[in-house]
Amino acid sequence: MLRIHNTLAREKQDFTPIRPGEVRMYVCGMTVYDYCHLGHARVMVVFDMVRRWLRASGLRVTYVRNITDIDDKIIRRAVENGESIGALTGRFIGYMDEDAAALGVQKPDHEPRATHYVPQMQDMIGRLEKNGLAYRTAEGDVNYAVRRFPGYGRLSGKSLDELRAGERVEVDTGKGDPLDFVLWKAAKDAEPEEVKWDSPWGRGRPGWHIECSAMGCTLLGETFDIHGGGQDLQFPHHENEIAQTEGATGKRFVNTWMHNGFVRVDDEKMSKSLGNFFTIREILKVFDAEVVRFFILRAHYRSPLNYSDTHMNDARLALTRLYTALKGVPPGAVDVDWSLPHAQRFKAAMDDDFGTPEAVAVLFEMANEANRGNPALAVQLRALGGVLGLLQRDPQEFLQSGPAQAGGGLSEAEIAERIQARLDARKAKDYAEADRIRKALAEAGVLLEDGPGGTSWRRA
RNA sequence: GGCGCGGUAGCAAAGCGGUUAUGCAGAGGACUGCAAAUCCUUGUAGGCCGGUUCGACUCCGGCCCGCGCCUCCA
Repeated sequence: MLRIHNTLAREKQDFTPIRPGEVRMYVCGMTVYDYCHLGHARVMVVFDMVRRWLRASGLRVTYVRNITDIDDKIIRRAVENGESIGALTGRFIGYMDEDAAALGVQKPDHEPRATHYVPQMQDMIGRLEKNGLAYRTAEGDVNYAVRRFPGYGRLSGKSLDELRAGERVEVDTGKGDPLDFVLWKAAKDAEPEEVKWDSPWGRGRPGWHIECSAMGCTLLGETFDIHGGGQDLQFPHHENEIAQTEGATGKRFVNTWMHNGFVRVDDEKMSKSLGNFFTIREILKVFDAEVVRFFILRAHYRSPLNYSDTHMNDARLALTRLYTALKGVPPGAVDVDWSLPHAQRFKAAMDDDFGTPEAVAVLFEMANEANRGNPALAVQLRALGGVLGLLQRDPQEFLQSGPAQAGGGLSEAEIAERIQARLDARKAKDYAEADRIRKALAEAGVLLEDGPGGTSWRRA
């Protein structure tokens, strides 16, 4: 039985899909005006893992991850760059797709873009207005009246008074309550025509929160199973999504809310506002993409994840051990044998709120047993790794791959040449020369391993 | 100020009321021409103070420290 930590309940709960055998899941994705950073990588990888595990559990999954392609920051950036919104967002969607693919993240079933769902958002705002939950301001905006929605604050565990809005931020005038948020923004003259839509409330554009409510309902129905995102979206974004959707439909919006922990740098949250973020592309110049995925998955999704070169290197070494155990395993996909004790422990770990750290620990125990002379276990190790989206490459390819600067610029042909020279020296019992060659290669980041089948090499 | 999360061995990171987590690093040994990889052996970790219990890292309370949210942010 799968158990999931539900933010709404603040505890792990048995997970029962609304429709038997089927899971509908929505995750808040990227705002596309810049490159994805490691924090985005974590969301993508974590929920990719969740989706894979649900599938491995025999469930049919419909996975939606939205793309926010209209908001203040996008407009500002496009104006700065002197390009259209569409050109800017299109470009960064392309980069995002590349990053996701590198990290082994499978395409969601739907990747709705906010700009394609404006009519649905308007429809929902209309319903909110009809239900007495929305009001117009003097500026022509439409706001949500938070005080009129009884459950407001349930997800973040705060009462309206506790939130004490205005303490850290100046309150917009025209709001009935400081926590009221905008559903529809009236167009401003300075804004590009591209961001102006006709509506019953005049020309304008949607507020940020409404897109997820509208797209979620359109693609997954008014009530669905899982909604996820980064911890920072819990309040106010997800709180507002609940208020909007339930305020419009009168039905429960989402059963299970999942929030992944932050990536940190030097024990501080990695964020755009702090400017201490690393983009995925930067990291991939130095570390293998699978190492990044492994680094993310070896921590629990709700824990903070501290990024540093040392930790990444640690992860790289650990993954190397796994791939080393896979050497000699014939290629080809193999089904997991769930009757195996290891597989059962893996499953128990995953069923307990996606316990990837423990599941990974099982992988290492399998590597150990495989190394002790149980090649069948190595085959299962790879199969189980595949459930997490890991260990599917040719071991030699992984072991010989490395950062561009590794290898001291030596090509594979040059390496092979030197290995042969060393073999000749060894044959002539000129061990001093053989060791000299090996040392030189080691200094270039290439390690040699003499085995029964000859000499193989890998990157340090 | 309000709300919430966490403090585990050199580093990273889990589960668990009593039995080896796991990985990296370290020490010793096997193997090897020497190495590497691998295997074997090896670490009396659980912020502090109380309480519950036959027994607590694991439950309860207090304290200290760190972090997050309360504002755009994954």
